[in-house]
Amino acid sequence: MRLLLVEDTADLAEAVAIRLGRSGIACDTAGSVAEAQAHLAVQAYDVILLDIDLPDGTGTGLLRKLRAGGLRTPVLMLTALFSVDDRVTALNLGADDYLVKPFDQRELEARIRALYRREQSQKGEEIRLGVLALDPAAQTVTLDGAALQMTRREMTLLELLMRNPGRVMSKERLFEGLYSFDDADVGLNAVELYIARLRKKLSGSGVRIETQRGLGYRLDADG
Amino acid sequence: MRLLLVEDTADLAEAVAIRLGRSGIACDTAGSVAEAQAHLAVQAYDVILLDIDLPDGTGTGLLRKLRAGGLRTPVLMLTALFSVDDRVTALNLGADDYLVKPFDQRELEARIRALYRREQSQKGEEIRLGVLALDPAAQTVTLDGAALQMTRREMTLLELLMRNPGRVMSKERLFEGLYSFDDADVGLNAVELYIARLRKKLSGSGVRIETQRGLGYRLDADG
DNA sequence: CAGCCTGTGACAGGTTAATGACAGGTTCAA
DNA sequence: TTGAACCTGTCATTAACCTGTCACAGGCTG
Repeated sequence: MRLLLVEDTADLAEAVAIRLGRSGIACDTAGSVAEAQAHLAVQAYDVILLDIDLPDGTGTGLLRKLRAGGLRTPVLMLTALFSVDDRVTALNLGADDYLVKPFDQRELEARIRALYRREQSQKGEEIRLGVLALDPAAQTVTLDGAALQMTRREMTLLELLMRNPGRVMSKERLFEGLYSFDDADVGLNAVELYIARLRKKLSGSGVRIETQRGLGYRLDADG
Repeated sequence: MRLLLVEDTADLAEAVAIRLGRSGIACDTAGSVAEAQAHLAVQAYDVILLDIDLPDGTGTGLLRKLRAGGLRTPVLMLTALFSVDDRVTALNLGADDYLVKPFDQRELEARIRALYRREQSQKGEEIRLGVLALDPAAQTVTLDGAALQMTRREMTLLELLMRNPGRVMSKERLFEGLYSFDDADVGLNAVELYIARLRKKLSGSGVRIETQRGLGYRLDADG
């Protein structure tokens, strides 16, 4: 899951990001409306955490703009003071949930997962390609019924590829799906590495990852 | 199993929660419709116990809303006075069962387990995996006929795993089934601990718990 | 043929999980 | 009420292994 945290209190933002990161949620942070928009222009997110008080505007203002622009990503509002009016406004503008500071980290995480679950539950279950099947809910990959052992990163990469079979995925695109901005120091070579590891595990599966030199990779079924 | 108890009589709620907790059912309580909705927005439950008389509305009203919203979780209605009309209304609204106060705690628990079992669509009482069998009603585990001694938490964890054999269950997911909000201070490490204890008891049983580093745990039968 | 892109083995570092020891709490019986 | 047995969860230590970098080989492109 990839999440954008818009919050100008650096301490709080960092604490939340670390905590969520530990739970396997890739978390990018923005300290202002402008920064948030910059991130949103470049990166797709599964959930957005939005503080109301921001140095260069309000979270509600940003939310209105985003919804007006057709963005449907679930938004969870955060704020120190939440009057009934604020709350009604926020929900009317298209916020999906809200949380009053100070909040319990565990509750925050639970709500994030609830939003994510709701979003994901609309998506289908198993992804198949030939005899290869990936079940995102069960986090399992089977090859003709036999289980394949995958690590977290391998699973994420394979899911990305299987959701776009036959289509060329650029190395940068795959990288974005695998890493958050905090992992900015990770080299693009890491993608190549995981492609290699996946190929090894998929060898003889009737599914192969083709290299499109200079363009990216494409997942194909034999035949 | 994770359960939501919606009941405004604090004494009763606490008594039931403690009793159920002792049986390995993680029980959150809500004293009002609003509180119940807050919990439901955040946490998935296996069963809901719903009192009819609540300070800010009625249980039937809440039930109607929940069903209208597409929630299919089994609901057991509780009430002091249950006229035939109430009963018919409740069942028509999508309640799965009802119980008239004062009720026997054992009967309550039996009905909860019945609803849960039905939800899990387990035909027989028993869940089997290889030579390992778990009887949720009797709360017993047998290995090739020989009884295995399990503690409350071990039993709950094993049941969670046995109901999802071959699926990777994240540590967080297991934690949710094992602990209620009241146990918020318990560390995730506790799950690891019980996995270790289960493994010890299951050694040589032909059933093993595989670790998927970074993803969770998976119960598998040898072979 | 030169230059760049990609593949891959090996390795170091860091994170995650396993586990033994321990303390507090609960249960149960006397 | 006391004590014993046992269940629970924390902590700290150790082990496992996932991750990503590096380096170099090989191949594609122009």
